[in-house]
Amino acid sequence: MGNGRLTAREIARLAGVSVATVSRVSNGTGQVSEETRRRVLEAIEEHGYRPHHVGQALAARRHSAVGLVFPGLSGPYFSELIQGFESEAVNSRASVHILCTHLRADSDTEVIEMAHRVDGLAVLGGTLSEETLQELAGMLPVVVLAGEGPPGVSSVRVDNAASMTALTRHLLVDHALRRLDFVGNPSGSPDVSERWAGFREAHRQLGLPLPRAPIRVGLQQPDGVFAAEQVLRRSILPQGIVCANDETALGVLVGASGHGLRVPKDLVITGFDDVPMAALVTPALTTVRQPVRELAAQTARLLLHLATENADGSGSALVLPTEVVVRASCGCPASSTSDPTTTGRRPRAGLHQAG
Amino acid sequence: MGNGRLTAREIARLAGVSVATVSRVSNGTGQVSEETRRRVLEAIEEHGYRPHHVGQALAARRHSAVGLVFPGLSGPYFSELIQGFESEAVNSRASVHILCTHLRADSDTEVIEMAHRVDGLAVLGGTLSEETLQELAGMLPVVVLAGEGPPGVSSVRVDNAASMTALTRHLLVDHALRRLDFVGNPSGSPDVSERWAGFREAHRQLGLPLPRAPIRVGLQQPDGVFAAEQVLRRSILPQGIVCANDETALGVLVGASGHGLRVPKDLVITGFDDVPMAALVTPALTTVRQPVRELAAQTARLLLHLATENADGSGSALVLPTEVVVRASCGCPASSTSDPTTTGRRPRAGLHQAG
DNA sequence: TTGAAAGCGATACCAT
DNA sequence: ATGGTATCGCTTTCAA
Repeated sequence: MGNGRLTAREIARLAGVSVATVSRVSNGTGQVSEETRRRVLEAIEEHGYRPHHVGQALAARRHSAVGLVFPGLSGPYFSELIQGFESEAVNSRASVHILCTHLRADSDTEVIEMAHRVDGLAVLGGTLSEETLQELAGMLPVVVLAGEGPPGVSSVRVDNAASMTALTRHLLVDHALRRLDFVGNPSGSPDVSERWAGFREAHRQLGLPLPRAPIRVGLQQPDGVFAAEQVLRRSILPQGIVCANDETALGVLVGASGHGLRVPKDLVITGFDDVPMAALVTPALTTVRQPVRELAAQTARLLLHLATENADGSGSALVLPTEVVVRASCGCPASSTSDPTTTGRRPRAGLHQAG
Repeated sequence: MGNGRLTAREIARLAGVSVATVSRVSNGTGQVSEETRRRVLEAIEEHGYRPHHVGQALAARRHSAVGLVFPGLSGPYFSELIQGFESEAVNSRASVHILCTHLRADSDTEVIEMAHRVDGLAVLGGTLSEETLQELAGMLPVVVLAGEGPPGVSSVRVDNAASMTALTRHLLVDHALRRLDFVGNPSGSPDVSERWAGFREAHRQLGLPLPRAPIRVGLQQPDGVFAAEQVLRRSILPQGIVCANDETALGVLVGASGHGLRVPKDLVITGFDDVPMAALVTPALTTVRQPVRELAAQTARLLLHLATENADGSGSALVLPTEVVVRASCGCPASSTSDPTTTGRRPRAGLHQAG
């Protein structure tokens, strides 16, 4: 194990200069004569010197790292989130620490611990208590991702409610459906809570009786299968199932098909997210497109800005637009442009619903 | 922004002791009188002092952090991997840095950069070149996850080939199927490569003609849909499609069903991984169970061991067992124990195939 | 243009 | 039992 990491001092000795000059050369700061710079660079190249990050961090009193805190669920949504965040951070030469709270109550300690190792913290909405968020915000820049933080804490989220209201109205008005059930746990995350609110709002706007209580399940595909079984056991079957996200919708679709139901003839199903599979299943899923990757990237960008500029971005709230994507699972005729990749990524059809 | 992080020196002043004593108290090392300890602890509590991690790292010449490098794909597999790794690392009070290479060729620089910020590096098989791995291994402990590293580099992986051979034999012998196609890109990752090898090995063992070239697609569900379309356009249809993982298998299932094929009557489909959805689709997916979370946890454990003990674990290779899980998509009768959760997690039926 | 030296925050050795 | 101090690796004044 070649642990012979060499230090600036050694490079300095080898190049016959002082450590200060080595620092200047390796950072491109200050004035160094061409001749000296060449000598130092030579030594650096030859021995593969790279400044030790901890030394730099200590001197600069900054970590060049940001943290991402999330509950730790599976699925395309979280993978996209992590990747969007990571790629933006790497662009700014900051490294990314991750922490999965697993929704344990005692995760606060770990988060505080992490706060001591990074310059800024992105926290997924619904992961931490308001108090913990407040405490963190007192220590370092914090941005809430997909949710609203307490006052004074910045957030980046999407416009969940408006699109969900539009989607629900589409079902209630254009398809004249009644008896819609909502699948998802509103107390599980701000996203779901807002979607549930948008769902009810549509009923309210149209003067229709408010929907039944939501079917409170998780956000993964198996949860959707489970939800379908619950719904289909009920005495009064719904005409449509509005799901909190695409994954559960895909699960509901599997469950409903497994029970011999025809979608959308016997049952209408809608999702939220527009994951790649949404366009590829049969029938293709009517859903709401939200820019997950962009959401995460904007969060990283804002966080890095707050961390480096030491700017006071307190309470800035960025809301990204969402867009209803009408496909076949709501009862609309299948789109003519059946190229799955095109349809999947940039739907032509759709109530354009930019927020 | 209460950036008034206080230092050991300030606590020392407040408690009327030296920094050395503060260090002793906060670490529980050395001898401190009960009275002094109480005074120091009081000051620490009152001001919420926590030793600055960078200072500690510099003094201890260690980061208490490990890195995880992976290509950055979506899906349950990667989420499980990250979570398994993270939870084990957190248990050992090490934080986790992640790096998604996005399979870019120039990611080497970023990996080397990361190597300077952590005590050890876990690299997903197929993510980095042998040369880069060698270079890294010369700098710090490295463990290859789901793949074999170059000589001298430890690895943790599963027994891909044996189970894939067993599964393929099940199709060829027990179901007397011929004309099997393989979906997956063997040059994409060591996992797929080994599964492809196991697939061919079964043919060889039985003296059957070797299978057609694999349908080289990615590992995500949409790739499976795409693969299905490719296969179904061919003049000679296969009797069965053996997929490199469950996600593509689920995609193939969607694609095949969309084209009106009945699985398993018209076409047999198998997967690999035993993700939760595998047991829940109709027909339930015959697959191979691999302990992804455990794989990641063992990797973290080994890595932390190498990093802390400074042990020479060069070339230790841990291979976790896999297990064929027979369900309905291969043509076997649907399992009697139809409780999806039970069937999904701990299948009763199955050619037990521990490596 | 360059070097000497003072930190940055914590640890650990060596005195006392 | 406690305190002074060198040290970790780097950056950044301040002088020369």
